Amino acid sequence: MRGMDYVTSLFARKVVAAAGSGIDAAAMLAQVGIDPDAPWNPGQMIPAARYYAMLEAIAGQIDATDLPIRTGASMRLDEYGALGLAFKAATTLGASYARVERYARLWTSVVEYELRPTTGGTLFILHRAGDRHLGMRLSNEATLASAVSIARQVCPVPLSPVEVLIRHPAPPRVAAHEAWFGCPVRFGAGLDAILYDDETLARPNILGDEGISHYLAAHLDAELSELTTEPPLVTQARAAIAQALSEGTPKMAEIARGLGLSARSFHRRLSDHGMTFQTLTEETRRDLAEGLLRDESHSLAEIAFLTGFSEQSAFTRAFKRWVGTTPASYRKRLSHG
Amino acid sequence: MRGMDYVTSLFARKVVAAAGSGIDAAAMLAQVGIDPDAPWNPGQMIPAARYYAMLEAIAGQIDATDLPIRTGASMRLDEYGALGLAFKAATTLGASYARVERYARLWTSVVEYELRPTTGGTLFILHRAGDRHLGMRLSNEATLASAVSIARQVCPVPLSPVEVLIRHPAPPRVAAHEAWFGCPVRFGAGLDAILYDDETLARPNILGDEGISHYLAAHLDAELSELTTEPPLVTQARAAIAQALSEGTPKMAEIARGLGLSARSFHRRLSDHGMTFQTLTEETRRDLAEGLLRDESHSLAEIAFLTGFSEQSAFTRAFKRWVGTTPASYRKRLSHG
DNA sequence: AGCCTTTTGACCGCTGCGGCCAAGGCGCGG
DNA sequence: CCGCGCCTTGGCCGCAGCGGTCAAAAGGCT
Repeated sequence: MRGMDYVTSLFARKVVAAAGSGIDAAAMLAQVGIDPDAPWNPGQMIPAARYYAMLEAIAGQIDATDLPIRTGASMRLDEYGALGLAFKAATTLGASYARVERYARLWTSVVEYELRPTTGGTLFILHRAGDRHLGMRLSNEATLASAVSIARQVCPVPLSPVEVLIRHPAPPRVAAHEAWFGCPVRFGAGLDAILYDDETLARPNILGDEGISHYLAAHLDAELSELTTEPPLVTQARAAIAQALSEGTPKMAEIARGLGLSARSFHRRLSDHGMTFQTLTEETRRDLAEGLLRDESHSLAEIAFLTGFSEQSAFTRAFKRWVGTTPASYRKRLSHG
Repeated sequence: MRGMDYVTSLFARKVVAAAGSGIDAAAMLAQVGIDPDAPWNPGQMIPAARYYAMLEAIAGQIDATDLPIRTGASMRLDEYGALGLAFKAATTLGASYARVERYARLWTSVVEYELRPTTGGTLFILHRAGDRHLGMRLSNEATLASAVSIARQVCPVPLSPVEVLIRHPAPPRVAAHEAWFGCPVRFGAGLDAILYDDETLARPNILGDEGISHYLAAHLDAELSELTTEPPLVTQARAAIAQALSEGTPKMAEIARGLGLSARSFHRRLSDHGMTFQTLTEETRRDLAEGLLRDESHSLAEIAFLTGFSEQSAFTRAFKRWVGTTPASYRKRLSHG
């Protein structure tokens, strides 16, 4: 998933639910690769382009003006995994948003968030590159609404921003937007952002706790560090190894050649990063296995094959050591949240 | 630290602080291997026998009757690391104690805890093997007091047990015990335990949260699974490798022979566990490095040597990849909590 | 252009990994 | 007791990774 334009399937499911009975829900979910009858898989990612297309298809069937607001309103912190927990446990609302600013990149490369002090308070800015066609417009509105929705879940008193700024032109009606946000919503602004006054951001969260917050941040920092310190060459090698694993364990020389290096030079580069090719191969196998287990269309035998194990039993044993449970058990746990 | 009789240095520091000015604090801490002038190292473990001896030495200098109570009263949940966080985030007090029952073994092999339903409520039992000489008696009282102390930190209302049971005979005075626990304290009982009524154990904790609790439990479960599913042979191999690393990377055949196996059979055993010798060696190196970094008497150069790296720079690179920060930075972070 | 430093790539000894096969040990049934 | 089947063990070996060595190539600076 790294480096590719994916978003979490959570938004797709929520949008379809918020759209109500005016659309064919099953067809919409199938359009983005979600099995409508399967239990929800929290880790499933879907291509961003397909998500935008689905939003546009929904807008073609029903009046979607208020859809982003209803979608955002339905978001729950516990549906955001570790980031949601970190948001909840942060000591103040401002610290919560700082968590999003720092760690959202662990989940998606499509958007980035920024906290920016300004006159009258602090802006929580949503950066999303690309053309502002209808799908992305709806998606941006939903994202801003969800950012306020989760804030309301950690705040001990009713909460509204000072103002919401949206870059694209206004839809036909904005009454629902302003009613829900509880503040003016300015379309055609220079950026997509929520403006909070600093008193609001300094308010302690209901479940804020320094110890838990620190623990969660340490774990997220470790993941982030891996993402940001890894040389591009190593990342490319991971992708090449993952691609080659279905044909058995790739040889270092093959991977090196694919990257334009001799085996010895490739070896040196890995060593500079404190790593060996065998370790890289094993990590890649593990990551690939965990990812494939989230995608329920692959059988366990198929995953063993795709991860380059000559026997399913060897895959089971390795996976059990990595994660602590068997692949089947792990998948069962994923399905039931 | 695995499999050896160690306890956390936290208790030693707290006992010395609770003992007040009647003892030579620096000498007592030095007796168990704690540098009195260094910042506190939360991960430092000390031999249990030494801890008991220190308690007895303190009792030889001051009246230690109330010392366990004062020690227990000073314990803070945030000083218990991940277990303290899990205790705090559990949804009820009973679930908090269930966390201790399940995960305490990750920290020490000296004691075990058990929740046992009985008439009038549920017993939280402390199991500690060995002779009940004075050091252990004081330690048991302090442990029970701390178990109540941390419960009082998650409970929204004042909390007392129904009764406290202690196996060893009563000290000269028990008034401070009963005043502090807020219930009868029965010495000479059949076991060491706290009796709570079930209504108390069902009470929601102040910061109880299902999502956070589940996340913390999952992480602790992964650690526990590693501890409980690892074959003894693999554990022994780890110890042998750690021992041999200061002489450079040990060869598989040497380690195998030390365990009474041929290299091929040893290799098979590892494979049955889903592991290779190289992976085992690397994990051992990492564990050893992290442990040695907690012990401030070793320089970074020395740790690189003890973990079998031919150059400190190679150690730094590998450590950075493992943990996300340099060894020096990691140590600095440990010192400042 | 010359010089110095760094990087590259070929080579190679050592060791781990895993397949293969024969020998030995154990348990069970006749 | 003996024969048979199954499982474990250990030796052997081909392949590939790991890391040291050295000469050649590349890059940077004056």
